[in-house]
Amino acid sequence: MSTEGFFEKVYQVAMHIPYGRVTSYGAIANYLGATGSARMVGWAMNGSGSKGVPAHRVVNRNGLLTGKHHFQGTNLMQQLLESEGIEVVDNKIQNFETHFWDPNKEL
DNA sequence: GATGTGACGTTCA
DNA sequence: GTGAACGCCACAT
Repeated sequence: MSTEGFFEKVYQVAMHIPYGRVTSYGAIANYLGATGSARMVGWAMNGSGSKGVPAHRVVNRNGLLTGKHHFQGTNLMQQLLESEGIEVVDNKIQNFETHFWDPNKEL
């Protein structure tokens, strides 16, 4: 527990996101006990690429692909979400609540 | 040891 | 209803 960094927890949760589902930074932060510090969850994603974490399934509370800039700087993030059956328009997830996955609830 | 930063979230004006 | 500012905690320098 304590030996593992906060990032490792974020990676684990993010990797547990089921296919075709998405979650928010705040939801993960809340699951880790860092409620209100959703900023670090996104920051933790800085190393997500090294962990193989599907960061594209993690979006902000509005279902907006805020972090898409950190991928390849293109619509790759949106492309991946659409590939999973998630409707994305203008970097915004449609029916976000329908695709929302809460680690506290389902994990 | 202290300061700055950050892919958010919430609240106030 | 829209816009802006503040607060949060952990990691990096």
